[in-house]
Amino acid sequence: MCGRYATSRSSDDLAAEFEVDDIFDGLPGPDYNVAPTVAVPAVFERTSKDTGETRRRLAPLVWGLVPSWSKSATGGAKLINARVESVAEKPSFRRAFAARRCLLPADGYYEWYLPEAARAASGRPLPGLGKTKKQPFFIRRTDGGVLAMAGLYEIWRDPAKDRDDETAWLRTCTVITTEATDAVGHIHDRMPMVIGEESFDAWLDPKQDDPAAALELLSVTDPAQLEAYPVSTEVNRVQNNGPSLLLPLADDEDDGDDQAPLI
DNA sequence: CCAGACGTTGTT
DNA sequence: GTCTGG
DNA sequence: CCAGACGTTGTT
DNA sequence: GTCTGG
Repeated sequence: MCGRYATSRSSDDLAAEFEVDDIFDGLPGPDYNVAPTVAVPAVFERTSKDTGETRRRLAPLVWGLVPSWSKSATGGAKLINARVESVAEKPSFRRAFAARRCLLPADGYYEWYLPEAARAASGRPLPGLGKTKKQPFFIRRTDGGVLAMAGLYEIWRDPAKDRDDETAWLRTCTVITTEATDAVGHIHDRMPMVIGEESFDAWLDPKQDDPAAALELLSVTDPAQLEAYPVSTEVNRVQNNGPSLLLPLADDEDDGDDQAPLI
């Protein structure tokens, strides 16, 4: 799945990478420990009612989708993932899937695994965490490129506030997950759905509102080439942040190789 | 008809 | 909002 | 996803 | 154990 990730690229870099037309206010700075409920940079398109022009935005969305019909904004924090197998039918997601698709740029994401399985997966000893404390891993593209995670967004209005009050509108998002490929399937059976550059336009086009076509696009998408390596449990606390969270965990055994092997 | 749900993940 | 269950 | 909290009483 | 907050 995807319950924590890193997104550290600058707004300018992301705008160039995703060929964005407009950069919005309120974008968060580099975040190496993105947790549900925080604002993340997102790429999506909106069509002007007046001119009919579609423009691509880089704008903040809050992670944890709140459907438009929700009675309150709290509780949406649970909807951080949507399964690709059912996203077109589930009441919480189908409307967004048809009309409000987005891309969530990430450096990579974190995955926690029980120590025994983590040792088996990484094929090496790992620091003693006991039997129950999980070992975090960071998973990224093997080519070091931006991970364009497929997402959906919703706009929820606080009924207690006026329509022209900007704070009345809450824009939230969720990450679509799919079956993990072999490379990272050892770590976890789910992973985020990743969109290739060649499919950005079709995925983001809000005029393309046929769910079957969006599903077809995902089914022909090549699975991303990913690699995973263990990192420090520092990432467990959402208060901890910074590039050091991405550092490969040093090998427990002193065999002269202090770079952790990738798996 | 009204009431109530509407999601994902983990898994000793 | 829209569907399912009673 | 993990960390941290987890409560009651009064009541025009 | 289960929910909320980040």
